[in-house]
Amino acid sequence: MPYDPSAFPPFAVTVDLVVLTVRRHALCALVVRRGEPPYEGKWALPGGFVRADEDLTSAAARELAEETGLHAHGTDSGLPGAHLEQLATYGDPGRDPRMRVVSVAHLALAPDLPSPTPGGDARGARWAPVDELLGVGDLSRYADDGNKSSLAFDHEQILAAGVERARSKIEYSSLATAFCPPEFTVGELRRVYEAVWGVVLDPRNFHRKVTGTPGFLVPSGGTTTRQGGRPAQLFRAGGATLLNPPMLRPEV
Amino acid sequence: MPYDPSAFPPFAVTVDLVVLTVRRHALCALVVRRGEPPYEGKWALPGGFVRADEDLTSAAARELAEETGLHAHGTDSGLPGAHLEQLATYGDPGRDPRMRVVSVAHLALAPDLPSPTPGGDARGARWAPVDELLGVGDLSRYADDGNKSSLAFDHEQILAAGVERARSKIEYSSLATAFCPPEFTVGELRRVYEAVWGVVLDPRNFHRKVTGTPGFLVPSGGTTTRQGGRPAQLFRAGGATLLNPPMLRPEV
DNA sequence: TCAATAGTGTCTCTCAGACAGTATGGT
DNA sequence: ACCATACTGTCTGAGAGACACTATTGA
Repeated sequence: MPYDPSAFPPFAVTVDLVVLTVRRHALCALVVRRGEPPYEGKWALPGGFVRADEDLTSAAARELAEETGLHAHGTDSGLPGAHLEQLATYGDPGRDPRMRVVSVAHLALAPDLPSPTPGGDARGARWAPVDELLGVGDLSRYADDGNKSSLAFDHEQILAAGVERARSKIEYSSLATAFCPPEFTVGELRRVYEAVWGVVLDPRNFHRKVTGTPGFLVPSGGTTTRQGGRPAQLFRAGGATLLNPPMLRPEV
Repeated sequence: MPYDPSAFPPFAVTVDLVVLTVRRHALCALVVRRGEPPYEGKWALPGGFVRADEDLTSAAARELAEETGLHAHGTDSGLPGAHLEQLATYGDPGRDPRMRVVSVAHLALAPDLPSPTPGGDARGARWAPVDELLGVGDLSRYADDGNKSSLAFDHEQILAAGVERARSKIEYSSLATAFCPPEFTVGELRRVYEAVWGVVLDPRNFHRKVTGTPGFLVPSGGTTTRQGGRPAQLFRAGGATLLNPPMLRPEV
């Protein structure tokens, strides 16, 4: 088959975002309420069209900034940053009933934001616990329209992929620090791991592990007592991106 | 921004394939020679347009079958199978000088084929060692056209991503068996790891490790002497997909 | 004083790497 | 005989899990 650029089928290309954060000991994702059909009134992942002159990463970063006010790391600005990476691409015919849409899903990891959803447009937006969105152990959420999902389109599948990526990636990389503010304690970092994995970790072994892994954490000098109890040392993320040896997720 | 399906910019969507195999102790990728501009005469990854009624995985499986005669696992047929998974999506404006093309790259892992490139169309196709294509340690491959790559478009970047995915994935999954024929020996599996990672492994520790990992290998009963020396037991791939504990890549 | 969290030390078991030694085929 | 490869066993050191113990704050 010759490569004939004039005879291609028409596609729309969008980016969808799985934006994760840790709020009140739970892993949460950003969802927006749809204001028009199809799936009007349902919750969906934020996203939008890729513009004609824009690469995929830029489109995802732009959508992230529009929805949350966060800027992707690498985007130079004094604003709060988030980790952003490409996740996977979804392009089944019929995933959007209106036309053929190929969506390049991205994963963003953000620290807990002071205000729930600053910026963003007028649509309703909220942080929802992923366990709720993915219906963990919930068999009574079958809607009337036959869509068993609590999210529009194939967004539940995309969210599940993003959550699984985050869960596995904090094992062998220092990405868990992307959920933390610039300065954080070992205990706060442990609570991130516990929320993302849904487990409880031994504080003493965890402390030995993360402080002993070279390049993971660097002490910033200060201490804090915001958790109560003995004041804890404050750390920043170190330069290491890949952890060796990795953090081990229990009960595998 | 309202979601207006009638106002989308025009995109073409293609699939590109990183097809890897192990031949004569080297990790090799399938490349085809371009018969038309741009990059006429250069080597490129196989690929093609996604059809209007076809999902992305089907398009990749179709291209794989057209180019190699291999069928993706899951595609029911008596034909030789290969592992196929989505890799990443490349959509920079200008990556194709003719128009805006978004390419969903896929990774395929195949056993060494008896005939170099059965099936496929009339264009030249070959298995090339990835070290050669990626120009490891080669600074003299700067072409006249300013493209420092030995491959067309951004295919060197895509190939590098595919190779890195394969290298890391055989650590924690049983995917290395996708490079082997249905029955294989521990020594043949070890040579796969050595070729993909570019290292030498201790045969005794490797044997202990793979035979001790539950679900990785199941003995098929037979033995073979095709490598010379004492006859070796033949194995098939076991049911396990995730290896626990993982194989460890030396010199990390 | 007690409760809560931070941080250190110690023991044990698993497992990876190094490598000796035995088994069994081909030439 | 000799070589090549397959396979088994043993030692050692690194590190994870379990958990006792001490340190330092606020209520």
